[in-house]
Amino acid sequence: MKTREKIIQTALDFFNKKGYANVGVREIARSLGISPGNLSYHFSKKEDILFVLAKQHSLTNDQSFEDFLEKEATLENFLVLMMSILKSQYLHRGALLELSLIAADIQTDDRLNYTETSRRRQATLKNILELLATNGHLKASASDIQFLISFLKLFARFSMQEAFLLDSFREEKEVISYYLNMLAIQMALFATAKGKRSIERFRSKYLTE
Amino acid sequence: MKTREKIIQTALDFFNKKGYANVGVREIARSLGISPGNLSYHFSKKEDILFVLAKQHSLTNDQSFEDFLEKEATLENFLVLMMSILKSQYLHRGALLELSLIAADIQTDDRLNYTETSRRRQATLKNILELLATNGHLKASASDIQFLISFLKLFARFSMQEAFLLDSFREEKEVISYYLNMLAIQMALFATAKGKRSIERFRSKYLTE
DNA sequence: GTCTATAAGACGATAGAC
DNA sequence: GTCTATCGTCTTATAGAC
Repeated sequence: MKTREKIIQTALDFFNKKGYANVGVREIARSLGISPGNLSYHFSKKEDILFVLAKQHSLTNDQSFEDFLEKEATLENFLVLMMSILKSQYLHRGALLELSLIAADIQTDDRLNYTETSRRRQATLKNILELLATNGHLKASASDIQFLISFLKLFARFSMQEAFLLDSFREEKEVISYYLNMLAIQMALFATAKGKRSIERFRSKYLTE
Repeated sequence: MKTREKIIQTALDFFNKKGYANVGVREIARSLGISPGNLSYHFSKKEDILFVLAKQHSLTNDQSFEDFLEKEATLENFLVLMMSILKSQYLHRGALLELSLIAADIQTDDRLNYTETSRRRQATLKNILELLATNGHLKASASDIQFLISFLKLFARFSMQEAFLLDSFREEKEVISYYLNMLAIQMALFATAKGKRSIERFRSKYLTE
């Protein structure tokens, strides 16, 4: 693995374990057996590592959305999509948590076009929900869809942070199951009989112990 | 106002505006016209200011819960309770955001008994929802109530953070209305006809433009 | 690309005079 | 309670050898 890749990976490990603010660049360098100067060569600012990690997460999510759109628009596949997103959230939690704090800077920063990305995501989400409605999986009015979008935005952005905040000791699998179950219940409230069966298929595949 | 009080107030203003990590103790002192040493006399650690603010928020919430329990258990009053909580969240957002980050430390810290408080809150929430069910406002099974608790935990803890992160430009009133409307829709999904009327009363009193 | 060495500047925190 | 002065540590940046 290239040094640059190793820095990214090690930094994420430390951020997840100790929190961004409590990790020094010296510490990352020492743990890799390289000099701080060398780390500076690859990332002149500590914050730059953060943005690379956020970008990585964003690209992973793009891929998850693409994967969904290539398949049939069912609630089962939708839950698979959300599972991928939550897994990436979990993986990048130390970076995403910190990103919330420099929110003011983010919005005018061009390394991540943050507001544009979240606008795009919201439009994609709306398309997906409407697709699920036409496919007979959701019985949702326009205002129901608006509500679900509000819910999903909050859910996708913060559920892993809640897990990290309150129960940092829990295993990934346990955490993800908890939130996917919550999501399944919410979606079932707006699902048709066909949609409910699709949710049950997801449940039996991924949520059984 | 005493110096100590002025420090707390000014610190919160700065935290809300720039984020905890981007505010120095020197900056707070300068804006108050006192020396950094004097600020250190009142708060030996910057973190201590954070904990005072968090405690302030927690006590405000305690009061909101007490107020609710003295009134009739209706969905209208429940939404009023949540409105109070959201307002305090909004007021303390700069501090609460940062608190997420030192979560690991918090759990073993005795300045805030964090895990105990959240356990207590969850029990209170469960009681309230069960009260609403017996009062004929909610038609919710035991598992429905479990779901609502999961939702409300996430909602109460992170909705204001979402607002702060994505739309820091919006006014308090606008932000609160958006989330109260979202909450009203969620509760209506489990409400009886009587409960729905109670929600509508809340809506007409507080959510009209 | 990688290293050593080092300096600048900001920060939280502390010591001691008044 | 309030001040000035200072310490130690951190990020960031740069110069120059290999």
